[in-house]
Amino acid sequence: MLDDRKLAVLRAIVEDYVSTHEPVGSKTLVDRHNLGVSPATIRNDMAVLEEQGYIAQPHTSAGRVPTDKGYRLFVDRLSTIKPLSAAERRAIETFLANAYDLDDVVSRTVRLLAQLTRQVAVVQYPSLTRSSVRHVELVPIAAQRLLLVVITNTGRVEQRAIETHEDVSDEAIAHLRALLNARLDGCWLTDVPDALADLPEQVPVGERPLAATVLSVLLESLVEKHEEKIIIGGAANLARADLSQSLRDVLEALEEQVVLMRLLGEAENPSGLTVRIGTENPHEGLRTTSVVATGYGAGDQAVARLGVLGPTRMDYPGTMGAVRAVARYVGQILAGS
Amino acid sequence: MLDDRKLAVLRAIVEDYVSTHEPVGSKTLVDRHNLGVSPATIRNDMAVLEEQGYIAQPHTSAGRVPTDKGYRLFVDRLSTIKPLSAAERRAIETFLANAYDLDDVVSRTVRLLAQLTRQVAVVQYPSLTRSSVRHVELVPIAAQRLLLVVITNTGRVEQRAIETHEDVSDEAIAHLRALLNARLDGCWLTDVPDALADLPEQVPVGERPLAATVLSVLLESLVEKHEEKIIIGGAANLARADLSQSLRDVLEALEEQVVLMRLLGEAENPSGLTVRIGTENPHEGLRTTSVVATGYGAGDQAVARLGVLGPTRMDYPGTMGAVRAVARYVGQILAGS
DNA sequence: CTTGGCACTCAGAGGAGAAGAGTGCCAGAT
DNA sequence: ATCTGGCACTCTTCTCCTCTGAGTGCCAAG
Repeated sequence: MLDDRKLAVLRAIVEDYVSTHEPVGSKTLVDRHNLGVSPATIRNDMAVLEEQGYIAQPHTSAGRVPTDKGYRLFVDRLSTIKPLSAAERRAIETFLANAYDLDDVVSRTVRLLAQLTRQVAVVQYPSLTRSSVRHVELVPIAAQRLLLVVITNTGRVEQRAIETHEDVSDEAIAHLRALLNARLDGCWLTDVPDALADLPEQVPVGERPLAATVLSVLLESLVEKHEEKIIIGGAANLARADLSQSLRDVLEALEEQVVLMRLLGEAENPSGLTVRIGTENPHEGLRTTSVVATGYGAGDQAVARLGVLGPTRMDYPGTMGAVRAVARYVGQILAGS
Repeated sequence: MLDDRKLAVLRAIVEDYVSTHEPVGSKTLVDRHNLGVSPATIRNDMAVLEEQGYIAQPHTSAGRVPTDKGYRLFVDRLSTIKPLSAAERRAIETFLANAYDLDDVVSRTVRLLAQLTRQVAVVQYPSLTRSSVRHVELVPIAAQRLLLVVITNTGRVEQRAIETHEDVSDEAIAHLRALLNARLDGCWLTDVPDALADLPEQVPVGERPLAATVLSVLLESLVEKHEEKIIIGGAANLARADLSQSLRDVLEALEEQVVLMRLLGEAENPSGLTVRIGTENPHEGLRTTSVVATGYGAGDQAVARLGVLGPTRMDYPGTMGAVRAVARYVGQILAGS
């Protein structure tokens, strides 16, 4: 249906359009790439490509521009992910290795991605739902006031204040703390409710109100509210991308956590690269942008996702390479710490 | 030097320009405000105002536009802060009251400010340097690994992992924890170094390496690294403000923590409103924007700052009212929790 | 000090024309 | 069958022009 040369033409159009930002015509195409045929031939090929919906003309007497469908074909069949240079890899490695806690890892990652791709970077905090409990701490911080701290194996620390509404003895707290740790150490967060279902019955009657309160806060903060935190960076790169019209829509979309979540996407292939092009995106205001995302995590278990967002007219091979590389290194850092 | 009517004219120019976004001429001015004199008179006044640098013409045959100096005079002498409506105040109150931890308070505040002013909101996390210690906790989370948690009176929780490089007994930890709490409870963070100067000598010889390690981490995380965290919101409002040219510069500036810090400013009058207009800003890319900021904190002690950033052509009275009101309510929430 | 009148300036809108890029198609060459 | 050169055609875009109107500055009179 599409012979090799037509595919080559499509590839050339995408590459040229990405680098020049201007509709590309048959003549400039043969000038820049040595396709070995004349402009007229290319024109015939282009007519076919247009008929099939891979390219389009902004107006009659202009060159061609890839459509979303064209980019899709390009990404799926005509391009290979471009590995980073050794220098870039070293830079990533040392930059991330200097992070000293989870917040810092994430914030460095987002800056790194934005700089590397010169686009908007989006990084999701390591999810709680796929983490396990490393330690639970219960600390009195004032009369009738406790602090509950949960540390996960992904380095995330979750804390919540608890009002007890009655004085609580230090022994009761110590007892409960020991009990919680015994039950939860190494436990997947998703299994916490089951592991603690019978907790109230396991404590002396006098401590039951306390246990109940702590339990409800614990479940609420870890399970129900699995508020997936996301941060973005490099928004200034949007201005460079002259999306002009829709810039405002894009900025608005980027401020909504929910939209961002959906953007990064429930990965079909959890740890593989996902590319969403233009209208494939789930959000209205992002019809002219593409998202390149992937999962990352300690070891091979993906615990969260990260990616970049840019104009559909982006350098897909390079972007994909950068996203993949950053995800790998972050994974290593998380596994190591 | 400037009589009452000239001031009235300046005020009218500022108000009209802010609401219409267009240079204002002498005729439209007398039409809209009843100044009781003819356009020709106004023109004479305008000529004087222009000579003194309060207004300017974009080009010869256009109306006048306030200069930074003009806005400055307007803010200082010609306007009064506009209080919020009762409905708005109620909305703020309930919205903030539903926050359940410090992160949530801050994130709600930033959204609130952005929505209320329809500009970019900037909120600094309650600073550590002006807080006092409420509780210190030391928790073993693995062999040779401790977690140090410090809770401050502003609700901020700071945590750091500590590598001990040797096994440590539970008694040693408990001892150190008790000692730290005894020494630091209620202590201003800035006084922590003094309060702990002689710590190593106060513990048994066997525990000194541990004490030294913990001490260094503690000092580092609380004092030296007083990394002032800042979050922003409502960036989409920038697109509405058609700063066109400089939009990219502004977005870039907003991504640099350091710039943001300087923006919020070392307040001359710590808890009062600060207004920085156009070129008064310390940053290159923000020549066409103004910043309205104020301190906030639990009680009357300002612990951090918040504010908004928008085009110099902004509604100063309204913005100042909103910023002041939000700062007050946040202060109340912090004091109450 | 204020006012009406008047000449002057200049940005911006609108239109006409020329230039140029690129296309589609056709007939001939390979 | 496929490719190629030629050619007419279509639009956008740039430039140049004029015209309009808002707004000014100045002046002489109230």
